[in-house]
Amino acid sequence: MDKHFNPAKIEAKWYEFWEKTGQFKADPEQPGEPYCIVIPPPNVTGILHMGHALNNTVQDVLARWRRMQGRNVLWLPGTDHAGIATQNVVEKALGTDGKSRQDLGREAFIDRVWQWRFQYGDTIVNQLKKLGCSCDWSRERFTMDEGLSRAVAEVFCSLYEEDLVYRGNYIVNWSPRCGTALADDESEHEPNEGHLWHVRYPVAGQPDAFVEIATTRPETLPGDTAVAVNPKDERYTHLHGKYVILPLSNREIPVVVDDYVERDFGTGVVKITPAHDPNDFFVGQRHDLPALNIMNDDGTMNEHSGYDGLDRFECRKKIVEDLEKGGFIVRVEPYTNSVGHCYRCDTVIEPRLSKQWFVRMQPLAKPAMEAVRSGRVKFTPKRYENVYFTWMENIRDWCISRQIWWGHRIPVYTCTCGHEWATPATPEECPKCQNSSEEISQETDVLDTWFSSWLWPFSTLGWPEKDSRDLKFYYPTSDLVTAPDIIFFWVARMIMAGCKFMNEPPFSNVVIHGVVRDSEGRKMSKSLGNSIDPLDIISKYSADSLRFSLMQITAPGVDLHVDMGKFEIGRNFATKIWNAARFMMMHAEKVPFFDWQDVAANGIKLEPSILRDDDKHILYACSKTIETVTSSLGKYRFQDAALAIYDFIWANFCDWYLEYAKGNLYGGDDVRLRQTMLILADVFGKALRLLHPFMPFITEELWHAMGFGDDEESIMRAPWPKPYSASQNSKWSVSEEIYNFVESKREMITAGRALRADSNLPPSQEITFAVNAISSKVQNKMQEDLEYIKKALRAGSIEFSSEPLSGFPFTTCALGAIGIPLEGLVDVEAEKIRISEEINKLTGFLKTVEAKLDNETFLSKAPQKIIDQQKARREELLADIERQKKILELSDK
RNA sequence: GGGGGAUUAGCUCAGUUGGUUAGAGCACUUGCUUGACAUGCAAGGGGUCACUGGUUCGAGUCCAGUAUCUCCCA
Repeated sequence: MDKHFNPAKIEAKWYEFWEKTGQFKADPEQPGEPYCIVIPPPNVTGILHMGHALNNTVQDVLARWRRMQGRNVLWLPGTDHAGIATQNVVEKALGTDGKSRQDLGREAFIDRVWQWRFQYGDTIVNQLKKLGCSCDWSRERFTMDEGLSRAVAEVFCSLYEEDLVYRGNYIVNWSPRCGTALADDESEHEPNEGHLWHVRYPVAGQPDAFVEIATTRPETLPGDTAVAVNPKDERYTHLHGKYVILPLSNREIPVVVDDYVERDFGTGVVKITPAHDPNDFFVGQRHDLPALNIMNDDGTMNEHSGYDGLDRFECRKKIVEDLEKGGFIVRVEPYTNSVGHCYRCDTVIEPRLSKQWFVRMQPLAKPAMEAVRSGRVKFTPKRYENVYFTWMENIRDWCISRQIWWGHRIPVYTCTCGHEWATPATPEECPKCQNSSEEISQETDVLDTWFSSWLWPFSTLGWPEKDSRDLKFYYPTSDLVTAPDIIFFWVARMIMAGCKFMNEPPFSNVVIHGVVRDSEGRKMSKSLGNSIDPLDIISKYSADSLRFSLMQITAPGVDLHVDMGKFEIGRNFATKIWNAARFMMMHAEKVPFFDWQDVAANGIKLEPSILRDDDKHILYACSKTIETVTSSLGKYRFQDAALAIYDFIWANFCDWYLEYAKGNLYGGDDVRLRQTMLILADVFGKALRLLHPFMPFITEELWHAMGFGDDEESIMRAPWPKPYSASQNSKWSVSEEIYNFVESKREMITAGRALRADSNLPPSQEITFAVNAISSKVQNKMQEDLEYIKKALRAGSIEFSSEPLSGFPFTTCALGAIGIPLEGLVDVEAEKIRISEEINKLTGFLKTVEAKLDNETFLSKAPQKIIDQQKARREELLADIERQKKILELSDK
């Protein structure tokens, strides 16, 4: 075996092995309680970024853990068709040939997108495999698949029948670049440094009278159909019922009175442009104002504007110029407001009046809220439930139509006879007048991609096929793992769809993890150039390192700050494990017929009479670690689980137990050698299994290399470790007491090492240590382990003394004092100062303890347990101080 | 403007129901070719837990306010 773990050699090998032997494949006919995760489908255009790496590592940890626990696990993968994004990619490619999608026509263009999908659409899927994801690829789904498309059509038609979808003239977020409407949450608000123009509108019939309005968007002025004031604003009471003259167009428009107007904003008079501002749209509805559309759908002005063909931002300049010429501009001030941007192409959103399809959300939201309120769906961390409720309570209808070609075309048909209906299948004739299909035309818009994603947890399992085995067995799914930014887009809507169409919410737990950021806390993005490519990390450090490092630094719902250095944690850990394994294998060779597989399968039988405290300590610590890792995973506390296993393997197993075990491994006593190997193998085998969900590749490699399992078996199907049983512990006299004793012994060894370092004695020099144990029992116990203690201290000998130590450097710890008795080694004066300082410190602590114990209310109100603790502490401190004082006296002699 | 979160060692973060002297990793200092590992071993320095009040016998932990940062919504 190499000195360093070489991941490149084994990752592909094991992934292929897992796939070939069907380890990921779920089967509802097999035993085990179902455990199902559906992947948040990445865009088919996507490439793996750190967010995906985190998201999918979390899912894989859960899937692998549950599989080892014996659950019947399905992790269902797939991608979504990302309507706008994918269409943009293909259009861009066409553009390099100087063509547009219109040149190709709808059908040919969609063919082109499918071609693209088959050629490039598996990129992210292959990258997920590199990460080690244990998805059941035989069930991979795509939102444009036949089955999922059927689900979309069924759902649309059923909502249509129930009057839960409707078509309406409505103000929507329009992306002029993408040429489509967007849902509210696809419009991202960003601060925009603009201006506030104060413009005078003459009052009709009153020469020289003006009102002054303030606007950030003068280009919409030709579309004004009113100005508005707040009813309570006394400055403008005289204008109620009057008309003003719109500059440039010279149209008369009314002054309306509406609560929406903020008196403190600008001048307290606002222009109302119902066709180009969402708020104005509602004002317009309330006051029955006409909506005058002055723009084309590509963001240029139209013939109603008086600036026909001019781009909206050019027009802004031109209108300001014209207003200035006409003397209408009063003043201009800089102003920063929040402006919506297209989440796909980042162009400024243009609110636009158009015919769109909507889903009525309120009836769907009610049961979905109830599902969370009743605890049938739980969020981790819980505070995200508030985010969910706030959004649900203020829910607005969902604009689901998109004016693009790539997506599920809305299954609504119109006959020349005027009849309109929705049906999942292409109609042969009009159900009303029996006209033939030539007379029937289908709606040209397609559906929002999220309209297919919200069905994901059941459409992927076979719905609307009612007797799908998968659906019956795996629905509702168990855990949904996602980032906080799509709680609205996706999670909330899935809950609504599940409640509506399955009568049951789609999952029990929503696990929200943080957003991956760079070391300065910025979101990773291509434009900032601060992205770290997970694939680079995998090739540089290994998939295991990437996974472990991410898990080790991720707290529930808290953002992660990532830099390259973080991945060394995982790499170094892998090397450490690798070497520990190498070491054990080397020694196992000395044991005749040593059977790793038997250890893993049947556990170990130990001879209690030769078990030592350090053996019992590692057995106890192993049980504790199993408990911690298991319970942490159950609470989605991945960091706690990762840290527990890291600390156990590195700090406990390698740093102390392996060092202790060397005595037995090199000692020449075959019985002891064999027993020590049994303990090493069992504990390490359990540790490998605990670690497997986090580091699947290296654990699989070692599982086989060491011989824990048959060639064709995988560690991922090995049972999840259990703590040693009560009867084993009692047989081996493993207890917390012995664990604590060994901890104290280690404390004393550390103190001894520190003394050596402080005294500048080279590690190679085998010096004598003196020990004054606090009791003869402790002394006896230490004598049992003397060889090991000597080795750990690199001591030539250890002298036990019944008298308190003095006259040379020493340290007091829980089991007694340890020192280095070398004449002339110590500067007596310096030592006296050190001891005095120690006494001062102890006295300080004693004071705080005594203050508590002297406090009547403390004694009457604090729990007895705490009081006893404090009393014990006082006794310890008093004894300690007494001892130190005695030493000080002795050194004075 | 409304809401959420954060503020603990130089850096990134733990600290679960309030209860000994607040932890880890990285970085730093010192020593070490220790019979698995220098991607390592051993030892060490470093914190008025953002600030101000309050509740409590007791506050990093609970409450209120202030400041700064951050996210979401409008």
